Amino acid sequence: MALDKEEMSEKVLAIAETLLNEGGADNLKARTIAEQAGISVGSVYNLFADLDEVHRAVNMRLLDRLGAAGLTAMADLERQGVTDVQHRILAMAAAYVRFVEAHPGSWPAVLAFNRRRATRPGPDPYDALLDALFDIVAGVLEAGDFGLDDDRRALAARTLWSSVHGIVTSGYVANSDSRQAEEIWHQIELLVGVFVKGLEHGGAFAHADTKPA
Amino acid sequence: MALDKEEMSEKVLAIAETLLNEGGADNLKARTIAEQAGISVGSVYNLFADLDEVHRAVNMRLLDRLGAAGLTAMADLERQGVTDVQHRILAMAAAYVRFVEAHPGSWPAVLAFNRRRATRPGPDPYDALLDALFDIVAGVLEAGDFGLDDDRRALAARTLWSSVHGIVTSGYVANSDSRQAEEIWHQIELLVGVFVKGLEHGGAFAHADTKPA
DNA sequence: CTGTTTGCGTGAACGTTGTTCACAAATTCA
DNA sequence: TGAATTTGTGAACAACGTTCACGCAAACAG
Repeated sequence: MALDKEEMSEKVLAIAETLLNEGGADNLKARTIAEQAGISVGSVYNLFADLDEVHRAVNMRLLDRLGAAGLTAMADLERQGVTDVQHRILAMAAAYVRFVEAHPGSWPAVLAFNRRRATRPGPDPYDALLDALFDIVAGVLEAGDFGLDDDRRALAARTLWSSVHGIVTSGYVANSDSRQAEEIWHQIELLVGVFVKGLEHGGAFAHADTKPA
Repeated sequence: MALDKEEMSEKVLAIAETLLNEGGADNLKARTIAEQAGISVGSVYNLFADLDEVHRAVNMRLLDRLGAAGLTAMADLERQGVTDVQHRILAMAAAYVRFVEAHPGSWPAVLAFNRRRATRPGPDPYDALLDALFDIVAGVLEAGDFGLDDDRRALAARTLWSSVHGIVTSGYVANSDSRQAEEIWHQIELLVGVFVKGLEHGGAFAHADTKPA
C-alpha cells in the first residue's frame, strides 16, 4: 500500500514543482514538502541530499519537457510539409514562449538556480539538455542552406537561441500584461526575420575590426 | 568625527556591493553588514527598511554606472569620428560585456532581484534606467538610416539589446573560462553583423504568417 | 543651568529556515 | 525466531531576517 521510494520521490518532485511555480525558489521549503507529502522532514532528506538536489531535479524535468515540446513542434511542421526556415524557427520560439508562460514561477527559478550553481567537475546534465535545444535549432538552420560550415552554423544557432532567450526573459521581468506578450512576440518576429535575411546576405561573415578592450 | 547618516548609508552600500559581488544574493546578510560597518544590526534597519531595499539601492548604482559606461563609449567613438552603426553597436555591447565581467557576482544578483520583485504601482526607477540604455541603442540605429519609423526603430533597439543581454547571460551561466568570453564575443559579432545586414535588406518588415497559438 | 523631549544606536529576543542525528519502527536476512 | 540492516521520525542546532524595549546623547524649553 505504502508508496515505493521512487514513487515517493516523484510525489515530492511534483509537490516541489507546484511550490516553485506558485512562489518561486523561496517557496521551496523542506517542511512544506514534508507536510504536503505526508512524511517527516527527515524523510525528505532521506530521498534527496538537500533542497538544491530537489530543485535541480525539478529543473531537469522542466528542461526535458521543454526539449520535448520543441521536438513536437518540429515534428508537427514536418507533418504539414513546412520546410521554410523562418517558419520553423518561429515555431520553436513559439513553443519556448508557451512553455515559459505555462511556468511563470518555476522558469525564473530555473534560470536563477542555473546561474547560481558552482563549477562542478565532469559533464553537466544541465548543459547536455540545453545543448539538445541548440542542436534542434542548428538542424533547422542546416536545412536553410546559408552556406555555413558546421562551426559557423553551430555558432549561429547558439546566437539565435540565446537571443530568443534574452528577449523572453527581458520581457517577463516586469508585469505580465497581455501587452507584454505581444511585445515579446513582435521582438521575436523582428529578430528571426532580420536574422534570416542577414544570413541570406552573408551578414554572418561581416566582420568589424572593433574588438573588446 | 562620527559618520553622517548619509555617509554611513554610503558605507553600508559599498559593503553590500562587495558582499554581493563576492558571494551573490545569499551573501548579503544583515549581521555581516553591521559587523563590517562597525554598527549594530538594528542600525542597519534604521538606515534601510529591509535588506531588499539595500539590494535595490546597490542595483540602482550598478545600473547607473552601466548607463554611464555606455554613454562614455558612445562619446569616445564620436570623438574619433566613428559613425558606422555596426561599430557603434559593437562598442555598446563591448561596454556591456566589460561591465558584466567586472561584476561577476553582483550582476547575476541584479537580474535575479529584478525578476523577483512584485508588481509595484507607479513608474519604476528600474525600468527608467533600462529604458535609458534602450534609448542609446535606438539613437545609434537612428543614425543608420534604415528607413524605420519611430515605433519600429524602438522595437528594433529593444530586440537587439535584449538579444545581446541574452547572449551575455547565457554565456556566463557556467564556468567563466577565457574560451567562454571568446564565444560570447563571437556570438555578439555574429548577431550585430546579421542584424545590421538584415535591417539593410528590409528584414524588419518580413512578416511570416505563423502566430503563436 | 536643569528638566524634558526627541531621536538614534543597541543587542537580546522571536519566528522561520535548512540540516543533522539519536532513536524507534519496520523490513530483510540467516 | 532472532539478528542485522534499512528506513522513518521529530526534536534539536545553527543561522537567518526582523523587531523592539531600553538607554544614551543631543537639542530644546523654561
